[in-house]
Amino acid sequence: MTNIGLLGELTTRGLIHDTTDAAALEARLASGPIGLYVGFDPTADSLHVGHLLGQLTLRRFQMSGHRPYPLAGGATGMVGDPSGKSEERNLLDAETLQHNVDSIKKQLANLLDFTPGANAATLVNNADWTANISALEFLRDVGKHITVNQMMAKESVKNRLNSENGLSYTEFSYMLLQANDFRHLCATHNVELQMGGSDQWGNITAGIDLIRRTLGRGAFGATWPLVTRSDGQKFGKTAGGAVWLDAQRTSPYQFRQFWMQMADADVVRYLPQFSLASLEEVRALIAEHEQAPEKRTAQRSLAAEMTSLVHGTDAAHHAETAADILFGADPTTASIEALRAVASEVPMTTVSFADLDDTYALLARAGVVASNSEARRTIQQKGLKVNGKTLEEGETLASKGILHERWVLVRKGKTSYHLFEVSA
RNA sequence: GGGUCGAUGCCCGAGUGGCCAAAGGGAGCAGACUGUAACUCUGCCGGCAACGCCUACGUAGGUUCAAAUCCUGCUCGGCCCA
Repeated sequence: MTNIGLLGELTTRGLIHDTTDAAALEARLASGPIGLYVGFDPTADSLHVGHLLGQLTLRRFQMSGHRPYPLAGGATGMVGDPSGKSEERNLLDAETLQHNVDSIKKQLANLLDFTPGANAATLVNNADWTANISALEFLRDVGKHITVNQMMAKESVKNRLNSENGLSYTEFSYMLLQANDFRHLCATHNVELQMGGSDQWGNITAGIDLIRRTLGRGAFGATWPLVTRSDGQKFGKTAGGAVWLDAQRTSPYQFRQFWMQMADADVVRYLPQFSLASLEEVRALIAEHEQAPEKRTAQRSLAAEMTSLVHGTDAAHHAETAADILFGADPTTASIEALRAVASEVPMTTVSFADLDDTYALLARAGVVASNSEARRTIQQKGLKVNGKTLEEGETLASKGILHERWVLVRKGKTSYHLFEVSA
């Protein structure tokens, strides 16, 4: 690993799309610890799997002895990055933004080591150094050093100028704010490298230019490629929406399922990109996967690792136990402990014995289906299993028995589960 | 401000007085196949106390036995003129 260097390893893993002077960056990384930052804008109160690559990249650098600076965009989030957006964004109000920043900070803290030491991670918020700058100061200190020509050259700006949607001055200025962040972190924390997704390239190089012009020193930038899916869909989106890192929004079980159900063609690309395991281990897993893709070894391994990282090993273990029961064994023979694990991972509704008689209404109320009509349809199509047995029309949810005198396990289709807990 | 064209179900998009809960496609759901996959095939895909009823074609009215379809006002959007 050391023989190809960190940058070489990242390249091999498919994590490098572009870098400024690769040889110089490699030399700098080899010569000693470096400070680097990755920004996360608080557009929602949780990060999603799309943000995971940035967090993991910081983690990789930290594991190699470098100093990571995850940045929450309390200031830039107020403006909105036009990169990759086809139209003007709606601005968030101040309270929402603050709430989002607070929530995201916790998630950013999850994957990195903050215990004091030579390469402890430092969480920063660009609102801290941006909120109180006056417009005039900003124009003199930042605006003066970046030409509009340069800003116009940016791909996302060009696209928006040519579209009917236009581009507001606010979003146009985003690049300046991000450039200023890089300069600030460089000046105050000696951060020399900024990384981001490939759509961040223009913003990153703007920062490097600003640093050279105002601080008289060099800095580095690197981007990772856009994570794509083999079927052309957007990464991180499932039928149910985005896959969030927040357990309230996406349960650890669902999170694990996201990785488990990944396409073969994708998992061999994602494994080196996401897994923190060594390249040797990753290669071995891929080889095994290609021998017998039906075993889902690669998916299983990646799912276990990502779920542990984001939700902790206990939650990951529970999610796995639950999945084993749901997808494997006959639920009627499952132990109380096993069902408890299922109960903690699958959506659950508490009901009375009487409720169980009104099948359609109960399924609709619990959100298993959208309406009574859909419940009826699903059952007619033999799409509903109760405790592992197909429910026929006219049968009640209680007709297949109550597991351990407590639970009724409902399965719609192949992968959607719901547990009813019967209270006496 | 004037003119003109448009607004249809989750999305795109036909329909231009009765045969319209509304063609077709996409998405989604279920079944067969399978590897908790892909592909393919089949069915479903507004709601309900369901061979019927109710709600729906931007919005509020009107004409008619009958309107998504015709008329009027309004709202929003495209284009053209000022």
